[in-house]
Amino acid sequence: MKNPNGFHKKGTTTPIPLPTVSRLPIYLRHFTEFEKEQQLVISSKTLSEVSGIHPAQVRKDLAYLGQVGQRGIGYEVKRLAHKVRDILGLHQTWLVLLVGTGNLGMALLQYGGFVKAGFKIVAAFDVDPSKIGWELEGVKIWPLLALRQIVREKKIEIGIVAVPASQAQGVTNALVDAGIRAILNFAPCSLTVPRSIFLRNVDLSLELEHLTYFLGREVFTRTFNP
Amino acid sequence: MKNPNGFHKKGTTTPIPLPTVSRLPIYLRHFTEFEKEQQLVISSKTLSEVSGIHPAQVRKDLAYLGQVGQRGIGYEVKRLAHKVRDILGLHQTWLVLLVGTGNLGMALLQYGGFVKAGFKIVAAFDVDPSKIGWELEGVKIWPLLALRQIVREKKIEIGIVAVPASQAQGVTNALVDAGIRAILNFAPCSLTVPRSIFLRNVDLSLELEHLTYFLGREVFTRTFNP
DNA sequence: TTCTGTGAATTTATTCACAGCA
DNA sequence: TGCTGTGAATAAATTCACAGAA
Repeated sequence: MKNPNGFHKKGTTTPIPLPTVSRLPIYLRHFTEFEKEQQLVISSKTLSEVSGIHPAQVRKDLAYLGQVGQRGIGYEVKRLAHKVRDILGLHQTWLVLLVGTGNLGMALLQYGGFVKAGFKIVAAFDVDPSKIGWELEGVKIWPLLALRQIVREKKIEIGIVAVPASQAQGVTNALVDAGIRAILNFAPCSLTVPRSIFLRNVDLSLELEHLTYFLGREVFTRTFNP
Repeated sequence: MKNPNGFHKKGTTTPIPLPTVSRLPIYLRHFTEFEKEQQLVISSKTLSEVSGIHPAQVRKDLAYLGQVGQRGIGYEVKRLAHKVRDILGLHQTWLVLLVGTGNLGMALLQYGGFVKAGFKIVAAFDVDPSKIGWELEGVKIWPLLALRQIVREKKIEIGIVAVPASQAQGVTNALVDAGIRAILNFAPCSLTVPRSIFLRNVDLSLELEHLTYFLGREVFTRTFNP
């Protein structure tokens, strides 16, 4: 099989297509809900109904995880959730640092969803000298100069960039230097990183701009979760 | 030509493929940067280099906007930016309301990117009685009961949901009832809306979960901006 | 020449449709 | 029977490759 995304290095497991990888966290959320409701087994049809993803798509996606369902029965929620966490690497707690403690940074610090998903923000950084040394949500604020040291000491692998666009590239370079492996960027700009760094952009106004395309014309609609 | 996304109603303009629509705001951001730098004309190659999108893809995307480039020359930045804003419906100011004034809501209220892109949050809503009547960033906080009235009075078309997952569906129903046409959902859950409502989900921990898939294996990487 | 616009080729993703197992 | 897993069919998106305009 040819590598469906451009990312697979030979000898290193699952060539799961990128769109499937994007859908796995969505499935996982529903599994968590089903687990809460004591629903032990679900079918691709049910999962399709709650997620809006075509049932054949659901089956194909889940089949990439191996033989995870039972013909005639369905998928055992618990087993499947475990498998998806396995694939997504969510059985460990990932240590995360945050650069920028403005409003967005604060919101991220207090955002419950990260903890629930197994992410832990263990350090925050800011340029504002008046903020340094303080603690927010039990997380200490450091100057940017401390980046390299803290990353090494705490073995942090993921960085969140929540600074103004004008500072984002500089901060990113510092993160890369400090040895961060993945970056989640909230600044509304494109960043340049070495090929070895995994970068994902979340742009809030971009999402709104996408919406207005459809508002601007008469269209039929459905949910997007790209 | 067959409709490439499922959204196009006959007799109502551009059947631009969905992936292209998602890339238009990215191009637009770069145009804005080029405008700032007094760069009058750009080529698909340049745009490709800054955006990471394949040059042929850039040309194909831009060609959906009509005849926007000049063979042998390139694209006139100003003209093209105008055209993209046209297509995305960004020449008007869109009125937006916010439900939930917790940390995320606050961050969104103060987020400069929206204003820059032509969005204006003109009302905020919360269930917490102690917050009602106060102003944040010049935006008054209303009780949820006032939703319908405010939406009609101010002719608001877009709603942002920034409440806990447990309340999100209820709030969404209220927004739909009140006559909102598009919803940007930040709650980590899937929402059900009528087909006539345009819904877009932004899930912060989902983004991180996507990242860890790649961190968990040895892969070559590049930027994602899905 | 340079660089767009675009058919054709290719790759990738989705959906169909059914064999096979409980 | 009900439902998964999966080849085959279809649809869509991307990339190639080149004609044609400046």
